[in-house]
Amino acid sequence: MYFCPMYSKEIIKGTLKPIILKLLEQEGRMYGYEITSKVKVLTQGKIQITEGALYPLLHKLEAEGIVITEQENIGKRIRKYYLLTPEGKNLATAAIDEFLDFMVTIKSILDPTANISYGNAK
Amino acid sequence: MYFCPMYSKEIIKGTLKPIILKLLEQEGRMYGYEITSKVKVLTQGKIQITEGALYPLLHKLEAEGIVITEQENIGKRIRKYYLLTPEGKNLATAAIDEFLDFMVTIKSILDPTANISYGNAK
DNA sequence: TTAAATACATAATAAATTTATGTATTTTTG
DNA sequence: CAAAAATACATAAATTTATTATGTATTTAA
Repeated sequence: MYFCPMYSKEIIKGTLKPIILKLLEQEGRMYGYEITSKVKVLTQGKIQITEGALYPLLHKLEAEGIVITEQENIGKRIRKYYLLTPEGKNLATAAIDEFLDFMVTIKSILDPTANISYGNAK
Repeated sequence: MYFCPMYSKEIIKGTLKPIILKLLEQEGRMYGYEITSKVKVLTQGKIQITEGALYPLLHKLEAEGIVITEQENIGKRIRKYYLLTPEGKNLATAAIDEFLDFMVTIKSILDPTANISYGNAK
């Protein structure tokens, strides 16, 4: 039985992993370059994933069985799609939920107006 | 003139700094152990700052002129209070704002329901 | 035809944090 | 009252995560 001791460290650190997991969950499959450009567009350039961070992480996720890959040849170029495994889907859901929860917690510290309650409701 | 290129790396990583700056801004002055226990209470134990992360960061902030210290003797024990300098106050405001903004951005990716708009309002 | 974009990858370095360890005082509890 | 837990600081080693730099090669746009 799991009794909420504390957020895991990786989630407090690093937003890259939850972002990737979310996008893969949503899009079905994506290739590396597509992830960086999608995030760039979604965030209006505010978040630009570097290749040095992305590719090693994708490889790690693959080694851990969280994603599998499908290679496709686009002309003479190789494109490597990443897909969540069934296990990866579970992990993705959990990781995203945990991160959203974490943000509520952080926000309650950084932005107390977000939590104003009226009356005696708690 | 500053034209939004991208979030700084430190803020994407590490929530510790914004948390500390926020608490100091709010409380006026705090000592290390007080910060850890306050965060623990505020987050119902979900965030537990380790001393190995806290003290080196506080020392760094002091070296950078973001905080100054006041020592007090409690019995035979020393208690070291940290206070924001005027420069530190500016930095605190900026860092907290940036972090809150960052969370909106991340949330728009991780939780698309948070951004549903009706009609053509932007 | 040249620059920019697409598409992958890895190595060296830097930064942030965890884990472990250390010292010492004060308070609580059995 | 003795032992455990809490208070209060600190640092060093190891780990994790990400940046920066570099490399290769193809395709598209200027």
